[in-house]
Amino acid sequence: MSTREKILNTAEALFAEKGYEGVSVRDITGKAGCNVASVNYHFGSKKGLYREVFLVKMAERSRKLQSLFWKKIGDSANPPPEQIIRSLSEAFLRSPFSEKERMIHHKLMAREAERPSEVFDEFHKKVLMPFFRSLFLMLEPHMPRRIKREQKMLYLMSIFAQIIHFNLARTMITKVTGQTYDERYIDDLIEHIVRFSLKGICGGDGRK
Amino acid sequence: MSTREKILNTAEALFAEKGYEGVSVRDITGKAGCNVASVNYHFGSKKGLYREVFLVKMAERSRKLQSLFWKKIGDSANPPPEQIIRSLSEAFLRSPFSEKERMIHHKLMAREAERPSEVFDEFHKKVLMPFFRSLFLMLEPHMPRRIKREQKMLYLMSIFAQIIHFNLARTMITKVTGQTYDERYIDDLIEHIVRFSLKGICGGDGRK
DNA sequence: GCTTACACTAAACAAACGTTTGATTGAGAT
DNA sequence: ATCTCAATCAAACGTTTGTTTAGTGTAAGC
Repeated sequence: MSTREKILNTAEALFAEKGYEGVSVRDITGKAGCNVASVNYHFGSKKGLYREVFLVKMAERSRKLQSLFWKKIGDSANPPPEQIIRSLSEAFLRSPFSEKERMIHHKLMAREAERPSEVFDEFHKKVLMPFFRSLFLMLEPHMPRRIKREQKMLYLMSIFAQIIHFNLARTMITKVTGQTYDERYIDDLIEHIVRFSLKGICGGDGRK
Repeated sequence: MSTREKILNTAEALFAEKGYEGVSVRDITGKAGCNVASVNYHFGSKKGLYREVFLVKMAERSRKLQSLFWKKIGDSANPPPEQIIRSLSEAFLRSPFSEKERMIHHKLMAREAERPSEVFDEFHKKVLMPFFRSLFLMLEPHMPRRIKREQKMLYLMSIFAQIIHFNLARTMITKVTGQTYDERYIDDLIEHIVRFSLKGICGGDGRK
């Protein structure tokens, strides 16, 4: 692996763990095993490194997540809502990355959702918004009819709220429920999100 | 207001906005209009200041929020689930603080939920856990019967996931839905959370 | 063999950081 | 009037910060 790549990987892990200001250039280069000046040589500045982390690594992973979702959906034109929610939960909670990498991804994303940097605007327009739009179009027919479009959007937000929360507040959930985040428990989480959200949207009991 | 209080208030606003490392002691004292040394004089260190912010201001507000919730619940021994969820949403999304103060509270809380500091453990045990426990006991009778206790806990987590998310990802939700966070929209949010969660838990349609 | 271009490094840079110091203030007690 | 004590201050402390500089090694082109 090149120095550039080593810096990129180390940086995104540290940024996710401690936030932008919580990490120094020396922390990164120290852990990556290279010189302090490498960051400025390859990325111009610390900010440039963060920008590269987000625009390259995050966007790349987002695209992978989204394409995995579409693969799970298959080629059916009108998938049932359960399949949509389940594919979404599975794609974002289980695959296709390592536990660690998934955590990095969601932490960085949550940081930006809460306090967007200059980078996030571009990312939001190009990557997130189109995905939201097509998700909404698929789910809308199954929602209560009489409510307004803006309120229907909230149903989609509620699903994402759970996915994000169950990915992020891991330490807290472990404390409250006493469960460890192993594969089996993640299956339970997915099953729960699907059932809860399906009932929430359609009013059915979430079972066949 | 005493210097001590001015520092405390300024500090919590800045910590919430930019995180612990994102704020310098000079930022705080500058905005509070006092000397740099005041922080170390009154709180021993920057860390001591953060600790005080969390253990005093946050705990105080949490207790206010919780007592507001119980006031909304009233003295009925077995409140209907709709009342529980609505009281919870209203307490945490609308009152009894200013928009700004509520934001501060939830941002700091989310930061700790994601990456707990040494302070959080105590806070969790004394303030959060007892509240969760009594909420769970009230909601449990209305949940599906056949599932395990740990899975039932997730229903409670899903409600909080939404409350936290709709408080935090404000900028993102504004971008996606195009709605501004005024009083009317917050009413819509509360109504949505109640209806979505009620159906999610009980399977009913969320209406009378 | 000389040049060019690139990846990398040790050392130094000014600025900002959290913290400490020593002096000054002003109100209350003796 | 003198002493006391907590509060506040300007100034300086030693580190750590992001960044720059000047130099080294190396492989390819001519």
